Amino acid sequence: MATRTKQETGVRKILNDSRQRVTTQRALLLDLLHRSHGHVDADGLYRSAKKKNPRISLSTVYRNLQLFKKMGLVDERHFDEEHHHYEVKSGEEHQHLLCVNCGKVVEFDYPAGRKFRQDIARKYDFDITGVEVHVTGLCSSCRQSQRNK
Amino acid sequence: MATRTKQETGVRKILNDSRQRVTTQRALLLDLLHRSHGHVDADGLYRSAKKKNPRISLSTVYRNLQLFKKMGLVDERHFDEEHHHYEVKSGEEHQHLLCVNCGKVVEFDYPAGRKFRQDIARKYDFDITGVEVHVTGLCSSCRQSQRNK
DNA sequence: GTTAATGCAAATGTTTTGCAGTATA
DNA sequence: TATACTGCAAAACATTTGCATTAAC
Repeated sequence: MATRTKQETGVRKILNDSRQRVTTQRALLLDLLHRSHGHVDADGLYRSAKKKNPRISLSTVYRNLQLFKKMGLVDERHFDEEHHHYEVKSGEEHQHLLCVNCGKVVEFDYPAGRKFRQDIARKYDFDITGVEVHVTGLCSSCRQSQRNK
Repeated sequence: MATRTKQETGVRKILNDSRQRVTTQRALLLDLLHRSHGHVDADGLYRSAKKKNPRISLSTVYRNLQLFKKMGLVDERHFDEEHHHYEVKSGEEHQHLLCVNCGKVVEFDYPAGRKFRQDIARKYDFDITGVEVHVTGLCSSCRQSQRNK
């Protein structure tokens, strides 16, 4: 008994519902992604995961990130040129503001986005699938610490 | 005679003016970048360069792209996750529209950009250094060929 | 003649893959 | 028990770097 009948919560449910095997590693990774609301890279996720499961391997992290991406659970972002960042998809469209000094990421919504999409679609005859706005700058605390030098 | 007095044109002048040595490879690369108005990656530039100078090496391409970037001549873009693209800086700020099917890149100007920058700067107390808008979609010809399948 | 740039090969860092062993369903 | 997932090590990929040689100034 208790194979599918038990009440399933959180990540187990998500995985079961899309008929993916619930391995300890996979469940852990998805859970960590949900907790770390924000933006993680593969190595950061790997390091957090190792604290709970020291035997987990980096390839497992990469393979599961690919899977989550394919399942539509996470988005892959390319903030800097070095490596990818992953973020759990939330309902609302939002954009990113990055501090070039400390790397802080601020999410902001972009209310004009709807109209902007329509304008571009009409003008260039494109079927728009996504808009990524990526603003860089210096945040206030970094500005202050630079002033005090 | 004729070291600096000869009339200098194009890339030679640009390099001389910023006191960078005018090597055959460097001049060729900068020239190719100017001709290929658009977006090149390091390997594409390397392949074009080899046609004119078969002995040129890929490290020379990378080193000079870094130099051009530092000189403010080119911008580095991250369209896809695989590799960087380089584009010769033009005066006007513009943004990019990419076809997810054929990879075509369309540049468009973004008249609301000025106001948008101000709004974000005020709201989040950031000193904005750059805005990258990156729209993806399906261009009209790809839409048509998909319809005809 | 000095100094900087080049070509080559080797190193780097991130991501992917082959394969034998292991855990899930 | 059949199949999918894991861990490990090795490969793949773009990019960088050390060093001896060569070219620019």
